[in-house]
Amino acid sequence: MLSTGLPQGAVPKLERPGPLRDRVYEALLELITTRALQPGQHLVESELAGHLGVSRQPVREALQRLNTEGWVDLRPAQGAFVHEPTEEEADQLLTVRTLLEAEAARLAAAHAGSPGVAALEELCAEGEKAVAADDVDGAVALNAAFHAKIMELAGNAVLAELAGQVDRRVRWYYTPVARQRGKQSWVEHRGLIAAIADRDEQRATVLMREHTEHTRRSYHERQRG
Amino acid sequence: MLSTGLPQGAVPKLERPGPLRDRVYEALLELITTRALQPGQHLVESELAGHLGVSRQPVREALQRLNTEGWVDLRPAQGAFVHEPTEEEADQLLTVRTLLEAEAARLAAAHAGSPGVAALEELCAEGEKAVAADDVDGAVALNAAFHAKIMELAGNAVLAELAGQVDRRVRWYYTPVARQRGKQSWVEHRGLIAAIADRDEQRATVLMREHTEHTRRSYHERQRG
DNA sequence: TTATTGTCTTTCGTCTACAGTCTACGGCGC
DNA sequence: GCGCCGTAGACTGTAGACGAAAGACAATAA
Repeated sequence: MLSTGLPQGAVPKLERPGPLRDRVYEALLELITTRALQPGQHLVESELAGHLGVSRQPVREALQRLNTEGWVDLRPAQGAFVHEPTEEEADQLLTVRTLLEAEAARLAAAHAGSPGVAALEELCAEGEKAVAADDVDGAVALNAAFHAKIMELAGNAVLAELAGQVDRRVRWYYTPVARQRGKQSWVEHRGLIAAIADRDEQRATVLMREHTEHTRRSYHERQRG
Repeated sequence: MLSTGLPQGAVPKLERPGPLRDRVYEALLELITTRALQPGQHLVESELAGHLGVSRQPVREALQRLNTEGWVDLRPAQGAFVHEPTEEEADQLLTVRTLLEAEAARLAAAHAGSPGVAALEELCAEGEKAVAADDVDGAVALNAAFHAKIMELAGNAVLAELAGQVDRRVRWYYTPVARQRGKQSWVEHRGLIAAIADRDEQRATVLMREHTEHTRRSYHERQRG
C-alpha cells in the first residue's frame, strides 16, 4: 500500500499525451464530421502531416483506421478520399442502427436498475432543456449521450462497439437535418425510459424501433422537402 | 474503342500483388485463426517483419487494423498481443451474431429470387456432402459460405460488413467444437431455405434466430462437457 | 483536328535510422 | 535473507529519405 498519504483521486496521472496516431485520428474525425473536410476530398498525407505538425507516419496510421471504419476510402497508390455517402448506404446504415438500438433497449430493460433509470431521466431532462433553448449542437450531443447510456446499461460491450461506430456515422449524415426532429424525439425518449423502468423488454424494443424508424423517415423526407 | 482484337475477358489483368500491408494482414489473420499464434502471445514487430520478409512498416499497419477489428490488443509502448477471448465476450458476440443473421434472413426472404434460392440449395447440398465425408474444415467453410450467401441476398452492404467480422470471430472461438453440431445444422439450413423461397420473412427470422441460438447453446455446453 | 505518345510532376509505398519508454536483472544497503 | 535502487537491454513510437506508380499535359504525327 502506498504510504505517501496522497489523495488517490487527485494524482494528476502524469498526463502523457498518448500515442500520436490516436490524436491524429481524433483530429481528422473531427474535421470530417464537422464538414471541414468535405466528402470526396483528396487527403494528401504530407499536407495533413504539415498542417498537424507531425510526420507522415502517424497520419498514415490514422487514415488506415479511418478506412476500416468507413470514413475514408483508401484507393491503392492514389491515397485517401473522404467517403461520399450515398442514399442507399445511409438507408442501410439506418436499418442496422434500428436493429442494434432496439436490441440494446431490450437488454437495458432486462438489466437496468434504478440508478440507471435515474441517469437516463437526468439526460432526458437536460436534452429537453437544450431543445427549449434552441441549442441544436447541445441537443445532438445529449441525444448521443442518451443512446450511449442505454448501450452501457445493456451491458454488451461488443454491441456497444458496433453501435458506437454506426451511430457516429448516422449522426454524420443526419446532423444537417437534426433540427426538424427536436422535440418529438425527447417525448419518445420518455416513453422508452418508462418501459425500461418497468423492465418491459417487449415494449422497450418496440419503442426504440419506432423511435429510430421515425428518425429514418425524417431523413428521407428531408430529400423532398 | 480498342481495335486490337483482344478478347476482353481473357486479358489476365496483370495480377499485381496489391498493397503489402493487406497481404501481411491476411497472413497474420490466417496465423491467428489457425492458432499458429496463440491467444496472449506477444507479437514482436521486428520478428514478424523478418519472418515475412518485409520491413516493420507494413507489419505495423496490419497490426493496427487487426487491433481495430478486435483480433489483437495493442498496449501502448509495449506492443501487440493476440486477443484472449473471454467467456463473456464470446457470449456477447454470439448475441450480436444472432441479431445480424436473423435480420439478414428476413431481408433475404424479402428480396431473394429463384436464382438466389438455387444457389443456397447448391451450397446446402455440398455442405451435407462434406459432413457425410467427415470433412470438418470443408463443412465449416461451406457453412460460412452459406451464411455469406444469405448476407449477399439480403442486399445490405453495411449489415454484411459487420456480420462478416462478427462471424469470423465467432468461428475462431467456435471451430474447436464445430464437429458436434455437424448434421443438425444443415437440416436447419434446409428449413431456412424453404422459408426464404416462400418469402416468409417472419418464419425466416425465427428459424435463423433459433439456428444461431442452437449454436450458442452448443458452445456453452462444450464448457461443461 | 484528333489521337497517340513521351515526359514530367505529384503522391504513395516501403525502408532505414534515432529517440523515448518499459521490463528485467543484478548489486547494494538494511 | 529481504527489499530497494540503478543499470542495461529490448521494443515501440516517430521522423526522414528513397524508389515507384499513377495522372496530367504538351508535343507530334496521321
